[in-house]
Amino acid sequence: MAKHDPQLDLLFHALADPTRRMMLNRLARGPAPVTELAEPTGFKLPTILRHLAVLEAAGLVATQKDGRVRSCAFQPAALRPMAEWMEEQRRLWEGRLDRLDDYVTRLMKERET
Amino acid sequence: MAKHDPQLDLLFHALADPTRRMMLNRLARGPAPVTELAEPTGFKLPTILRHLAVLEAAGLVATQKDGRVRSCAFQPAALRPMAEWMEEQRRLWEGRLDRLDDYVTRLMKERET
DNA sequence: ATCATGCTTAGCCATATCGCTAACCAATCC
DNA sequence: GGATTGGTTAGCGATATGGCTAAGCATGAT
Repeated sequence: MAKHDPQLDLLFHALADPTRRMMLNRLARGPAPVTELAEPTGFKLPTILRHLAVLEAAGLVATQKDGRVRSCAFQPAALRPMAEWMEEQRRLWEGRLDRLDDYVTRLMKERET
Repeated sequence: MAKHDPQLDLLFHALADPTRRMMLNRLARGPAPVTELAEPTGFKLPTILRHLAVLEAAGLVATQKDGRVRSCAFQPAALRPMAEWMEEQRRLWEGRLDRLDDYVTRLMKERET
């Protein structure tokens, strides 16, 4: 368990914006150039480009230029740290229940004696 | 599929901060008063209180006052929308692979003729 | 060569975020 | 009552975020 994982900062922060989630949603269906990515959002290109930079920083999207077109591709593997974090919380939470369970068990044993 | 789910904004934003994740991590082990929550972070109470407000806004933590002590409790159910969002991306992504698969299959059939 | 297209960079503005201190309740405790 | 403890509110300063316009650059089409 990392004490302070900057990767998670980037990941969660990237996903905290509806525009960026919309872009990801589009990319999950397949690669797309920047312009096509921008179109449904109604925002101007520079704005979209900055969002794209955030997504890239989080590793969620990889891009490359073919001629003058930049193609963007979703990187599903980038979601893993998030899934792992969730799993850790679940483990802790259930650990808590287990301990509570132990406590109850102990209480009942004491009552039996 | 919601077009713009503000709940996800709150959720992801709440999780995008290491201090807030540390607080959640503590709470996943069981409820705690504000002061105990603040201690390991090294931050002052007002700061922690604001982080706590963000966690509450996201539904991740519920609090109540007993006397002068405010007890904070982790609300694991709040993570569900996030899990569902992840699941949706996965579905989209695998849908894409399926279509790619169809494409390959079609190509091979055409080659057979 | 010229023009249109697609992206890119620089920089502005408004707002939000994150830390703090200072001051202020409200419930114990002596 | 008076002090202490736990929390709360108000407000400040530095920085980050999210939108924009204007201008630049590189490639593809004519």
